[in-house]
Amino acid sequence: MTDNKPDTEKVILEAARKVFIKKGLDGARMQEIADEANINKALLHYYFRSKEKLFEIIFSKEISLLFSTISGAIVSDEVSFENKVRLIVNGYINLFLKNPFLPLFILREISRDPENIKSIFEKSGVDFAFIHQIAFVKLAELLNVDIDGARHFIINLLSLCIFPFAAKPLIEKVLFDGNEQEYIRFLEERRDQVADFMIGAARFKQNGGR
Amino acid sequence: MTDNKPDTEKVILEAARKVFIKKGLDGARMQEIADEANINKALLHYYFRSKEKLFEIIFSKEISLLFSTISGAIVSDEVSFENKVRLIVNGYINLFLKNPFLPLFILREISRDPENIKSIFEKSGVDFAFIHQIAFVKLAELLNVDIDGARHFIINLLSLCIFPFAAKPLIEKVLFDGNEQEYIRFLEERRDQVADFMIGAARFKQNGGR
DNA sequence: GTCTATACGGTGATAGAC
DNA sequence: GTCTATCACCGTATAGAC
Repeated sequence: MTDNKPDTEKVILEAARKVFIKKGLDGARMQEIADEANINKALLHYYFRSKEKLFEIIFSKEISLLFSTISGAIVSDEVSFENKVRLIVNGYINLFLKNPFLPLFILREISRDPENIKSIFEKSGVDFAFIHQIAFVKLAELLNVDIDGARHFIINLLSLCIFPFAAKPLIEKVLFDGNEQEYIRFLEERRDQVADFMIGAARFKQNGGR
Repeated sequence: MTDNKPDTEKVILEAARKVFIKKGLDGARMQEIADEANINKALLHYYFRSKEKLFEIIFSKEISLLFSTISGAIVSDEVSFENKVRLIVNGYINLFLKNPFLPLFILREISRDPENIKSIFEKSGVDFAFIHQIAFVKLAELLNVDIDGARHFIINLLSLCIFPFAAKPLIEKVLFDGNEQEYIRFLEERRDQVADFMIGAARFKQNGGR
């Protein structure tokens, strides 16, 4: 009763997610996904016509996951600016601690086919206009800076959360002598580090610098 | 006389660099490299036995380029801490403005084969022990922080320089409405932005925060 | 729905003429 | 050194039995 009803479709989707996120569209093999799901290649095509179709389902889901984290936090009223920042940072770092390959996956695949961003976003239910106009303008107001200032802020915030995971193998090797546990410990500690850093920078700016 | 002596080997290397950096090892096609170099596939194999051999040459060269930028700046005496930071930030952002696909290329390929980092580094002439011990300890001294503090600092610095290029297509679309010129203008302005940001943060820390 | 067997196209690599 | 032609393999996708 515990291992019953395997629900092939879900098993395939989980296997595909795992393989695609780690290897990307180009690097992934249908055979590997089939093995991961303990089925054969033919079944993959039975459920999801083609490799690309399967990929798009995974990709748009993950995109949607990423954007809900940030837009939800920015818009939520009744939350102080400081706590918004902590919400976003914690949300992302927690998410990436669970899915270390996710950041690079998104960056890699968007770069592979940049033209498709808009259509992928629509498929994921991410509201483009909303992000660009509502959430973003709101951020600028909160920070009391111009549009470029808000851009710098959000890019800085994302950089500090995402890059340490996108470069995980490199940083782990160079700065942590290959010790993964040490790096994970460091990344957990980093949640507060980054939030403090960004909040401090915002205050610094609002006080006119220096 | 101006277009003479094409020097096939160099032409191939330039073409391979262009294609590999944009598409990665998995995404690149030997045919595409041949087309880019205006020769045929057979000649690629004549000069460089295999796709992987050709790739490794390109990859290790780019790795070496990246590390020389940072380690050179950190070690150079007679340069104030503040100017070291500006050297690094300017070095990287200038490099990436010229090679926008370079950051993602490095991240992607290291993630594809993390075990190879050490051997690639040796091939590139990057001195591993040097980075880890000399340059890094020196940084901690300069900042007057512990080892984790130095790690955060260097990771923050790299994040702010590298991520905006690794995520270029996404940021360009979402925050700049697809206008590449606007984003490039923003990135040029960002050289001082990032340097000021990091220097400010270091001072803030040294003054005990708050 | 799930399997095995196979078709089909593309890609890295080689053979051999010039 | 450079080319054309071709091989050998691998990966996606389909056919067809059960």
